[in-house]
Amino acid sequence: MPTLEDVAKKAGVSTATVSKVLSNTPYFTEVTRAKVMQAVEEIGYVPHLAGRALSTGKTGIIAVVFPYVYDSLFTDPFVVYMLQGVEEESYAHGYNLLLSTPRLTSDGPDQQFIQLIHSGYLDGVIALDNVPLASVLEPVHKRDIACVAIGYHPTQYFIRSDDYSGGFQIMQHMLSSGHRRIGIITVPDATNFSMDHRLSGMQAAAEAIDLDFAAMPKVSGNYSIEGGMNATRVLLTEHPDLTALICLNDRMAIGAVQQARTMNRQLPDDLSIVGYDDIPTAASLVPSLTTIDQHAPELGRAAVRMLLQILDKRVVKPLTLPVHLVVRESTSFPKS
Amino acid sequence: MPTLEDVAKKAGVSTATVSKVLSNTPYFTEVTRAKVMQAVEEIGYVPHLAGRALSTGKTGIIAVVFPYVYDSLFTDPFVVYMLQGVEEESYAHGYNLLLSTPRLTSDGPDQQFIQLIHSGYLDGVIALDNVPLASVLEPVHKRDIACVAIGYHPTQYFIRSDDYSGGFQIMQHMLSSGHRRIGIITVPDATNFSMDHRLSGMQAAAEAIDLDFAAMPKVSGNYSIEGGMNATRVLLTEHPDLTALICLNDRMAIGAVQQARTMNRQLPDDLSIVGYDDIPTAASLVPSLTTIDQHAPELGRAAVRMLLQILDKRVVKPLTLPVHLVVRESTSFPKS
DNA sequence: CTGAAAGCGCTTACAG
DNA sequence: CTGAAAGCGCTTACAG
Repeated sequence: MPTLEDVAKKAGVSTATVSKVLSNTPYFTEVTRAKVMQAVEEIGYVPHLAGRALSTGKTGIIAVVFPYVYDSLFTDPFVVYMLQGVEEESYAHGYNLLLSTPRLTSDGPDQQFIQLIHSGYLDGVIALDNVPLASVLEPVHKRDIACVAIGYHPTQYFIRSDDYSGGFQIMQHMLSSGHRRIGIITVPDATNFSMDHRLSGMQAAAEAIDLDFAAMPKVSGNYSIEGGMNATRVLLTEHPDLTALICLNDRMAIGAVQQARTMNRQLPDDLSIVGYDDIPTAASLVPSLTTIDQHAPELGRAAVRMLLQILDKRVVKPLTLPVHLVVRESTSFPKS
Repeated sequence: MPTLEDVAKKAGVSTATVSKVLSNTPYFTEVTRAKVMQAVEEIGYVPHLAGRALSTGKTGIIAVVFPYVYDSLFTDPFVVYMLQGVEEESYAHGYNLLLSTPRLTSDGPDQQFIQLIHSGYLDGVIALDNVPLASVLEPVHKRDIACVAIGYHPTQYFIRSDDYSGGFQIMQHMLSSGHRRIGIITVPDATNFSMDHRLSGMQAAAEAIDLDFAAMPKVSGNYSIEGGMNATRVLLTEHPDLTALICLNDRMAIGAVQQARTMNRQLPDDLSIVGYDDIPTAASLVPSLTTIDQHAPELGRAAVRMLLQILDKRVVKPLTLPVHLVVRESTSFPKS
């Protein structure tokens, strides 16, 4: 593998000159520049990043940190969708992406992650940090690495989705369509902060018209399609008069749609179902799913942009991104 | 950030000694070892990887390369599922994972990818290399980086899934169930080698009982759920007497199930539908999907194991992993 | 059993 | 406008 020195020899200049020409410093003769560039070309020189990293302290690597607790990265289309945004924006700025999936315990992330953070490999970190269990940020802050969290753990720089508003909008949509007997498919308590905010938003919308939110039947669907099916079976069995089901994510809503059909409900006439996230599948479900669009890729992109600004020493403010209700075929006025 | 030298000073030994103690070289007094370890502990020393990389040439980073052509990584649950296996096995061996998604053209991968390959950052590469357009491997081989391809491009080390057998099994399953009027939902020609092998397997199974494979109606579903819906509409409209639909992947099968229901077919009584991949959703679909289990995570894990063996200078042979038919509720004997 | 020193490939004040 | 030299943090023959 050719080095700077090889290029320097070939071009008949010093390594310092090559280095500076390559980093586009001004003050060089056209002649020198040309000589260097030609040598680079002929030799097929590409800078050795470890060498550069050692002298500059910059690696050009961003780590995306997705704690492994609930298999979120690989199981949740929403997370993958967000990762897509992270990838796009990093790629556009020439950064490489390291995928880190620390195993989380109540003591914090595992040793391997700690090592990575301290290794000097990373210019910055983008962390999904919504799990109450433990924050992935503690070691990151300790080492003082530039970091943007997507989530609710308290930290200086973060991107959040307006979960409260999303919850509010979706409940309001149901209520204004005339639904009053509404079941809610939730997640296990204290597993994800954003879910709590969605519930608060729903509660506010219900109470705005003096409805007792606490009285609405709720069953945990544990995030998954199967969980959504089970929760729906329970809800519709115990409360056959429900006219609407609100699910805290799209996957559970997909399960709800399937289960409701199995129980011979006409959708949306007998039962309206809404999800949350607007994962790609939501639109191609039959009936297509009314849901909250969190703009997952944009969350990822915004996080990268914020991180780059921090690395640039620019002034940065945390961001809460708006969400939008997407009305599709799975909801209507109650017919019964 | 503390360095080797800080540790050496604190322990009252040379940096060479610290380095060797840390890399577990024998021939050290218990006393020395203890002194060093204590200093490491107290200071909270973690090796700087760029420094180590520069002197050893090893970085501890593996790149997973998923060409971006058809958005495969982020759109295809099968690919994510495989990535999960790659991650597990890399993590287990202490390697970090770099996610590289080169943009592919017929000229080859983009410049940024080439740079990465030449950067000295990577100990090895695992590449998804099934796209006929161009191989991602050419620059990798040029730079002589250890590499395992998951796919059909010709290369020394590869992992393949036995697509031929999968195609054979699935067709045989349909035929032995008594189906003869079978429609096939394919993908656009020449977009993925493994699909060609599945089709060959199907053809062989059909011809084994003297059925004319070429005569079976085929429509491209373009990989997606929506594509599967459209293809199904076309097939069932033009050939209302079909009793079975074979889909080249699960996503299209999911679309097929939805569309068939929309067209008032009872599943599986009026129509049997099979997919391919056994993505996580396949089992929780209603009706649950008969499909070919490719053991996606195991493909990923096997690729990492093979890569580590290559890095270890061990003798390695390419591998074709078996697949298994998973019979679920979406198929039965033809009732009509 | 331990250490001095060179070297991995780059960049960056500093001097000229 | 260009170059000599030090230094980034580690490892590894080599010597003792």
